[in-house]
Amino acid sequence: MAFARLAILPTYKVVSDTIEREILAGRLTAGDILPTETELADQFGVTRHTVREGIRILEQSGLVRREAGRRLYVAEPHYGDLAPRLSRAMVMQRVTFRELWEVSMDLEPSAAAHAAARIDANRLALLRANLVATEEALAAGVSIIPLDVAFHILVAEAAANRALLLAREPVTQLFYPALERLFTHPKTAHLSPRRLVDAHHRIVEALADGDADVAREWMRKHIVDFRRGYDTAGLDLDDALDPAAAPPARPPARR
Amino acid sequence: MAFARLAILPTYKVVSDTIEREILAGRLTAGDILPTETELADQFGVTRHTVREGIRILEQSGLVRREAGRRLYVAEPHYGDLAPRLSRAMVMQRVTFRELWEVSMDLEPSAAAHAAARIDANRLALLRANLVATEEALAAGVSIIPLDVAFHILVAEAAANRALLLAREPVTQLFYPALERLFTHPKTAHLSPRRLVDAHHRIVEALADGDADVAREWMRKHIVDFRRGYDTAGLDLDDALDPAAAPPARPPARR
DNA sequence: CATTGTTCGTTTGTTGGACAATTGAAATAT
DNA sequence: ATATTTCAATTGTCCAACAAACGAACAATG
Repeated sequence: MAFARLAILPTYKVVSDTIEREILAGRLTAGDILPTETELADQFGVTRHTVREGIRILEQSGLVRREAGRRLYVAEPHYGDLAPRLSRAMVMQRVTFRELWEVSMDLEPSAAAHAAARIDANRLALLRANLVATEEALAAGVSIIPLDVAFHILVAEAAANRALLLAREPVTQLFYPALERLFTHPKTAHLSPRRLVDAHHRIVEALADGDADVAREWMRKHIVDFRRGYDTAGLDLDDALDPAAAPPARPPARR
Repeated sequence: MAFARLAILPTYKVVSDTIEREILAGRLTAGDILPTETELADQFGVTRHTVREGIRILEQSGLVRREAGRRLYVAEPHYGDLAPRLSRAMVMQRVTFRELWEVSMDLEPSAAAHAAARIDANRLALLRANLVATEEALAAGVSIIPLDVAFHILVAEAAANRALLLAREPVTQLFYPALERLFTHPKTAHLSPRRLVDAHHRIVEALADGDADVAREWMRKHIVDFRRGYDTAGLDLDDALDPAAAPPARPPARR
């Protein structure tokens, strides 16, 4: 007979797995304060340093959180915690604009359609405010890309689908910054962002009307335009993205 | 006037950020061996413990890897490393079957369509083998869900879009296991998985023919069927998923 | 009375040094 | 040349200590 390979894990990994299991099983729930590092070390029968290494792992998956120097508590992992890592993974794998565009073509129109059915007055107001701000940025001649990113996030959030939000987030983080290059590119200097803003207006109107089909269709045209701009600029769809596009991990809250 | 919050980071975080920056900037590339912990500690002017905590963070994002007890090297983060964490995040946020289904309705048909244009002979052979295995499982009366999951992954890989692959992976990891409940549910016992297998056959044929429209359409029907089954079983689309569905992080390679 | 300073116990962040276990490679024996 | 035995290098873990930051409670200040 033969024995299977023994799964020998370093102690710090066992520590993180053990705590993780308690959280996933629901015996520890969001907001619960964990024991202090010293207590954990005593309970597990290991050194505090080993516990600390385990904690570092848990923090990375967003299962626990600590606000600088304070006690550790259980948290619900938020997609925003994980999306930057995904974006970096894509950059390192030299994902192309075409790949991002294809996914956006699937998810963004769909998000708009769902949003039409589910949007509330509050978020609609935020979208209208975004339109105003975009018009102002346009008039002032500053970049509208950040506002464009915000627009698409608002629409996606209005779709009330967290799986969708999570799926599109890392794509968005790379997709829209890639457009910055577009609007500052010499060959597209003549291209007015007017068309982009008009599409946004149409989409918001459709959302306000609750018209899913129109919302979907305008979003589709809007995403198609991005690709068209890319072509017009003479950029190669199949070039890898600029590594500088990788978003920085946001600093932890510190209050 | 008001001052901005000071960005004071713990040393271990500075360590991980610094190494990360070198990797992202391309000054360290995949396969490079990092200095030993002691050397890093000397170079940074901190203790080895502090370096180790920083390393734990980098390992989690997949940027560096270490095979148990050996030197640290730079790695390309693979989506497989990150997807489980995303799945867990969704479970903890009590994502519903409806949300997963909506995203699948967007991504799976699209993946099939792209695959029709890009699939190679090798992967087509794998898909055919999957069909055979599924028929056998069906005849033997064992669960076909694992094979179903494998089928959809093969199709998605054939689409040659890593952003798509990354976006759908965490959804898939939860979606298909949820179907296990379906086929073992008393109310759907009469439902034959025959329909599922037929759809798979149609899709593979369409891929072999390079017919994107047919591939997309059959995949669409296939995903619609899942929802229909869910309704038939009398399960509530808007119930949170079973927490037990959260996939375990796979143990690290250890050779 | 609101703000500022003081003190104190608790907890995290970081350091130092130590050692067993494992690994990779060099040196030795067969 | 191949197998075996050292041996130095490196990781994983431990123990002990202290500085820094925080929370709270309370005194002092204007």
